[in-house]
Amino acid sequence: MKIATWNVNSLKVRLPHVLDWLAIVQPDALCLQETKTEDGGFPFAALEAAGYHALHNGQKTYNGVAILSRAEPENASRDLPGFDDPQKRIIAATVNGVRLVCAYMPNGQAVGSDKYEYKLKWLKALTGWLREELQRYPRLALLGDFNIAPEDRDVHDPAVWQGQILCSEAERDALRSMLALGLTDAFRLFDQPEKSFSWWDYRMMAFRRNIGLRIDHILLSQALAEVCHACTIDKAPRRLERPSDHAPVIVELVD
DNA sequence: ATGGCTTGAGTGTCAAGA
Repeated sequence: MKIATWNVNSLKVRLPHVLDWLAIVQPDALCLQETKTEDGGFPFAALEAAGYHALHNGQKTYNGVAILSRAEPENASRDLPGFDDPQKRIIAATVNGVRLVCAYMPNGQAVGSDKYEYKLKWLKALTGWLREELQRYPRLALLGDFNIAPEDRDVHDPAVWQGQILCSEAERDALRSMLALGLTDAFRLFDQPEKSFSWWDYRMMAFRRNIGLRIDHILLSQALAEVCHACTIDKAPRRLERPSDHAPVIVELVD
């Protein structure tokens, strides 16, 4: 089973890239972030024609998450229970017996800002909910744009980013709390090239210079980590005309 | 490397991203 995550930075703009990518990579499921549309603007028909079911939790202009899957998704859920929030950042469903949690975690803007406080509260709420979800669904994968670079090796220039948003200790602590639930960063199960990143700024020719961060992740429960045999970042779509600033991350699980 | 893009909203120019 092949499952993936991709922050597309507007699904309306990126639909051709997504359809091409689905045809090439043939994932069993793809989690999307930043669809930036309500259901009315979501391309259900085009995705169905491509052979994918789609679940969407969207809103106008910002955020929005979706799960695409070849098999029919079951037991869909949206948002964080008990966390009152108009921002659409979570959708979950079971596909082929694997619980997929698709998350677009808050950016936080700047350490110490109101948005940073919201980010930390949101991460805490997610962690509490995940603890329960893991009881219900031992075969669970958390996929998405975490907006956290876990370690200095996930940052092109750690000195520049030291203590900054996406790299601050409180954010990294929040990620470690998630891992402490029994989740594993699939990317680090395997040897990887140095300076592997999943996001590059649109400015300053950052992609060509590989000035990036690894902030898109797939975390696996123990039952899934045991059967994971690959995790890769696919940089190919980032080279296209009008790309998303993020690249897809893919894991392969033995059936 | 403090924005040199990109998007959505909406028609002039801003908010937000990371």
